[in-house]
Amino acid sequence: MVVRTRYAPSPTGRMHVGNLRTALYEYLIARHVGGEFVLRIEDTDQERFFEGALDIIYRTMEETGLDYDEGPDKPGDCGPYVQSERVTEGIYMKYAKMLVEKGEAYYCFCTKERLESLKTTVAGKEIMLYDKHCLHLSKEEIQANLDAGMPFVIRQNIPNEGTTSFFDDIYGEITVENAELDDMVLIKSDGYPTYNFANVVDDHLMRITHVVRGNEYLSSTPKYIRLYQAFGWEPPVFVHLPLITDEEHHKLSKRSGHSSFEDLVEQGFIPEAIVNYIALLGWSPEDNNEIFSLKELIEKFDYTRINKSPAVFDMVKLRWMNGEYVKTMDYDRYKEMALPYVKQVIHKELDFDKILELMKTRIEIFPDICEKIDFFEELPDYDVEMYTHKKMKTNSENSLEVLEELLPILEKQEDYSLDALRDVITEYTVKKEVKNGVVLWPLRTAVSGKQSTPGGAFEIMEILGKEESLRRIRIGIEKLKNC
RNA sequence: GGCUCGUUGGUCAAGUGGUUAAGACGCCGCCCUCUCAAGGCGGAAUCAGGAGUUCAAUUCUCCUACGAGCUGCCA
Repeated sequence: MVVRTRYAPSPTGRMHVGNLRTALYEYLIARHVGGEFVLRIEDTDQERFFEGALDIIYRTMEETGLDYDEGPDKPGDCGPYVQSERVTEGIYMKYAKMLVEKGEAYYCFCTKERLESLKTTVAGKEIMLYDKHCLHLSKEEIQANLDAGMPFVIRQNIPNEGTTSFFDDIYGEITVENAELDDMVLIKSDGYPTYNFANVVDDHLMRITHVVRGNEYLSSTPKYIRLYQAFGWEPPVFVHLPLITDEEHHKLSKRSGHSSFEDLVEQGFIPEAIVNYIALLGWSPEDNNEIFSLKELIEKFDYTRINKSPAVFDMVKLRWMNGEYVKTMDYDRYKEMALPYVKQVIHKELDFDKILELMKTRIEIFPDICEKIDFFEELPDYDVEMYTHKKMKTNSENSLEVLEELLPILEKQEDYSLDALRDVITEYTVKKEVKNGVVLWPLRTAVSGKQSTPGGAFEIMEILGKEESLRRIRIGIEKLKNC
């Protein structure tokens, strides 16, 4: 039997990294064994739906490379793939009524007020267990209510005795008392199915073999199992995933800012790095590798190695991983992604390629570029103290001496390429019989005005060019003379 | 409150009835070096606690603690 998984997001906003990881694992489980991956839109909550959400889903799937075989925009034989369209076709109501026929579900006409009165507060939390009030309505009463146009919901009928068990491929066997299970709503009063019901019906109809979802559904899965049993359907394999949390070990929230895929991309992260990183949140390969392309993940992904405990989303490690991707990225793509940041701070005519080359091993995310290259644009107003460096054995006296001696040499020098500069300056250093640092520390300080820079004096001078380099050296000489 | 799940360094994690308990990020140090990176080398740091089973428990069982999730006409 062909493995089929599905990603079933609700179009309510940006895609959370938790949801994205679920999508990723669903994709990998299917692809690893040559199975099929389906995208289904669960828009049964009309209140939370918002317009652009669908586009976000399509775009995210596209950018992360999670291609699906069937979905709203990829017709298959299980359509439609949008639940609101399936509502229109009457699919859920039909199955709900089947359950009513079997006595596995029932009409409920309880008002909001009555439901409200069922609520009790325990330990500061409001809880409500439906009392099966409407289960005992007679056929005639139900028909009368229906004829009168009374609003209704359809509830699942779960007995108060016995237990329900299921086997989860990650968490093992789980059993709960039926009495703990509420008679959940299957069809809402607006005629839409609840997530719980639509999920079971669609997973069955779409021949989903592996239901992969977050841990938060683990404790309600017995209700689903009862639904499968009520229909007489074979339940799928369940794969519940450990939660992803923030540093405080709480479920990632939309407010934390770094938690959606789009937010991360906006912050300068590379889609592949994000995918790579989240793949490792809750799963690890057999070997010790950590850098995987999507293709390699498909190859390596053995879902039985998913672990049970929640994982903290660590921005620091994501940044590191992004840096690894930057370092190995081919230059053209790197340039395309990085250049905008260079242009943000540099408005002069400089060799952007040379600057970009310097940055490639020095950044983790693209915005890091900005603060590292500002000195190319303009020489900062630095402190003369910077010329004094104990380890380099430099101070304001010998720095001044070096710069003054170097100035005429550099004025004469026409070729400001890296190698030429190195040759001429090394020649000076050798003749003077001093360490490189004695010459290069003051030089670098003068041309950059910074304590630390990407690249050294040669690289910086090559990029700045003769005129600007000399101008900066003269400024350095002035500073040193006046101290 | 009830139910369900979880607990290996700060974080991601491997692993097993007997191991010096991998590896990665981060941190610290050293090397390289004109600075910063990159790269190389090294270091500190972990089996939540308590009983039990056993010759032996991080590993198996139970209890406790802690954490999380669910307890919606949200998904």
